[in-house]
Amino acid sequence: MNNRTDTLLKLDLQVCFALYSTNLAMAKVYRKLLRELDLTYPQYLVMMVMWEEGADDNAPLSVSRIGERLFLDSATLTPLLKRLESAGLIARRRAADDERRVEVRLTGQGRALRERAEAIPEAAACASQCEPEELAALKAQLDDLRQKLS
Amino acid sequence: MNNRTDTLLKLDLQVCFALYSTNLAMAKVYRKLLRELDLTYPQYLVMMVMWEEGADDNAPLSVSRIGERLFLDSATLTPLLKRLESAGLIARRRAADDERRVEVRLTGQGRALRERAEAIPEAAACASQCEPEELAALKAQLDDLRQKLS
DNA sequence: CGATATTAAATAGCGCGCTATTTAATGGCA
DNA sequence: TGCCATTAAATAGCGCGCTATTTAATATCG
Repeated sequence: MNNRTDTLLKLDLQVCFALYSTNLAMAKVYRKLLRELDLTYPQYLVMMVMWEEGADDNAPLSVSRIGERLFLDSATLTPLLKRLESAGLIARRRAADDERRVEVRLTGQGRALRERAEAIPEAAACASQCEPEELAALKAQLDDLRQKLS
Repeated sequence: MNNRTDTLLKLDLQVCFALYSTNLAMAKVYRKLLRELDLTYPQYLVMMVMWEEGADDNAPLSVSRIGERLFLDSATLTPLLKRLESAGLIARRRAADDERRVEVRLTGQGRALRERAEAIPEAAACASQCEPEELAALKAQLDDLRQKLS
């Protein structure tokens, strides 16, 4: 094994661990911020998709559509969506035209939560103490890596 | 809210999600690679620390020392270490000089696993399809962000 | 010495995220 | 039409990772 390969291997390990532990650190920050909205980070992501796609009565989202956006499947989403439903933020109902699908809609309460949630990104950006350029570069590299990994 | 701030906020969200989803993608790759060692990724990290610190009979590690290295606490590590113990890879024992501490040591089997584990980083690097320079840059940015977050 | 504070690890309980499987509905094709 | 494959979501069960709490041992200080 030459030096270049050796360096690569060690480095790779460090990158994986850096990804793992930075993600945990980020989750910790968001947990604190999202506490006052009574949301977990994955629940917040689902709500972001709902808000972004305007999932009202006229344009409900299926479970798999949400899963496409977040790279998650029904085994993860079904229980999470049930929790959001019992919190009164969304409504779940089998589609009339295809009863295999479950349509997910925002409730009035779910739509209303958006305003309070708009304070979150600013607080998170503040916690990161990073310049926009740095965040942009990091995002680009992460997206590239994710794409290559899958 | 001006354009710069607006961009920052959106970007920040994207970075958090990129971190979250890339971490999941990475975990997926490692799950497949570690399957043949019967280890999960967090278990693999613990074993890496054990190997790296040469945690044999003369230099056992405490639970909190492992936690320092991995940014994890006893609530996460205790059950994980119990699983590694029942897999025969490590031994756990209360320290004689301070019975609050638990000393963790590699077993012969645990030491032996290292050889097979050495194939993992190369396979992971291959799966990432990234150049060393790219991985190095990514690691540096992740480490910087983690440090700023905590 | 004895009461109290501190420390290390363990425990209880919750919410992901996963694999593998199941249930139920729809589509396709002879 | 009837059979079979496919699809969407749900379920079961496991291993983190967390907060909050508990247990037990050690340290500190009057």
